[in-house]
Amino acid sequence: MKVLSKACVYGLRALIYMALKKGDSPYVSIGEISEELDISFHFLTKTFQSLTEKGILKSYRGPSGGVAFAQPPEAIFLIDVVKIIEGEGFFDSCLLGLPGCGEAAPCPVHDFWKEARGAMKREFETTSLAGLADKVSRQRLRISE
Amino acid sequence: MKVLSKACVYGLRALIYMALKKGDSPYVSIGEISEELDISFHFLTKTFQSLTEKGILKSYRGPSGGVAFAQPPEAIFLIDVVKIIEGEGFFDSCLLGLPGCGEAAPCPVHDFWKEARGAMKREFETTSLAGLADKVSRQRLRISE
DNA sequence: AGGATTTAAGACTATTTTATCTTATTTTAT
DNA sequence: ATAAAATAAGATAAAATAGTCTTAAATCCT
Ligand code: SF4
Ligand code: SF4
Repeated sequence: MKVLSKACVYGLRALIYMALKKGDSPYVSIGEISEELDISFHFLTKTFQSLTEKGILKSYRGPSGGVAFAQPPEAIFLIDVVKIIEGEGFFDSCLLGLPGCGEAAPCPVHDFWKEARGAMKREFETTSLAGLADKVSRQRLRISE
Repeated sequence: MKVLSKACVYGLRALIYMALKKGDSPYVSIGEISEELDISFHFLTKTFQSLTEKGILKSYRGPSGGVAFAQPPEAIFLIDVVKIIEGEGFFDSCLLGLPGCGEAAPCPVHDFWKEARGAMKREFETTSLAGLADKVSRQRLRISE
C-alpha cells in the first residue's frame, strides 16, 4: 500500500528540513537541501516549482537565492502540500471501484472507506509543517542519514 | 490515493460474484465470471490461480469445471485475499519513509499512521466475503453494469 | 479413443507511472 | 562580466501495472 509518491515524500522531507532550519536568511538553496537530504536536485526542483506556483513557497534567483516559505510553516498543513503534489482528488479515492457506485448505491465497503479516508484527511488538515518540525526536533528524529 | 491494484479489485469483485451466486454446483467457470463482470479472462485466471494456490479457491478442469470456494465464504476475509494479491506486507506500509525510522525513532506522523493503517487492517480482518455479498444483495448493489 | 471444455503456467507485450537527466534560460549578487 | 542560483521544458530511463497470447494438462462427454 503505497500511499504517497516519492515526489510527495521528498517534498515533505524537504519542507520539514526548511521548517527546522529557520536560519538567518529565510531563503534556502535547493542545492543545499538536495545535498543534505540526498534527494535528486532536479527532481526536487520540479516538485518545488509547483509549490512555488501554488503559493506555498516563494523563490529568489541568483547567488544566495533559494526558496522560502511564502506562509509561516505554522499555517501550512500537510493537506496543502499533498493536494498540490498528489493532485486535488487525492482524498476522494475509491476502494473497490464497483461500477455504478455512488452515494445513492454505494458499494459494500463504502461506509468504512469513507470513514477511513475521512480520518486521514482530517489528520492531514490539522497537521502543520511547524508541528512536524517541532516533533522532529523535540524527539531528535532524523530526516536524513 | 490508489489503494488496491486492478488485479485485486477484479479478484474481489469476482469473489463477491461467486459468493452471491451459490447455485446448484459450487463450481463456476472463470469464463462465465469474466464475461459477466467484463474482466479479461486471462487476467482473472492468473489472479485466481494464486488464490487457488493459497487455498482460498479450489479448481476443477474439464467441461462444467471451474473454481469454487475452498472454504466457506463466511470464513474468507478480505485480508486473506488482499495479502495474497497485493503481497504480505500490504499493511506494513510506511507513510513518510524517513531514513533511520523505526519504533525506536519513529517519524513525526508515525503515531497517526500506525493507527490509521491498523484500523484498515482490522476492517479487512473482520469483513468476510459472505458479509459483503450479503450487503450487496440486501441493498441491491451492482457488481457489473 | 477422440474431441470439447476448462484451468494452469508462463512468456510476452503494452501502457502507465515514476523518477532522473539534459540542456538552456533567466535572474541576481558581487 | 562572471558566477551562482532558480526556472523551464523535454528527453530519457526505469519500474510497476495491466493485459494478451500460446501452449499444456486435466477432465468430461459421447
Ligand atoms: S461506494 Fe465508495 S468505496 Fe465503493 S466503489 Fe463507490 S466510491 Fe468506491
Ligand atoms: S516512523 Fe512509521 S510512518 Fe514514519 S517513516 Fe517510519 S514506518 Fe513510516
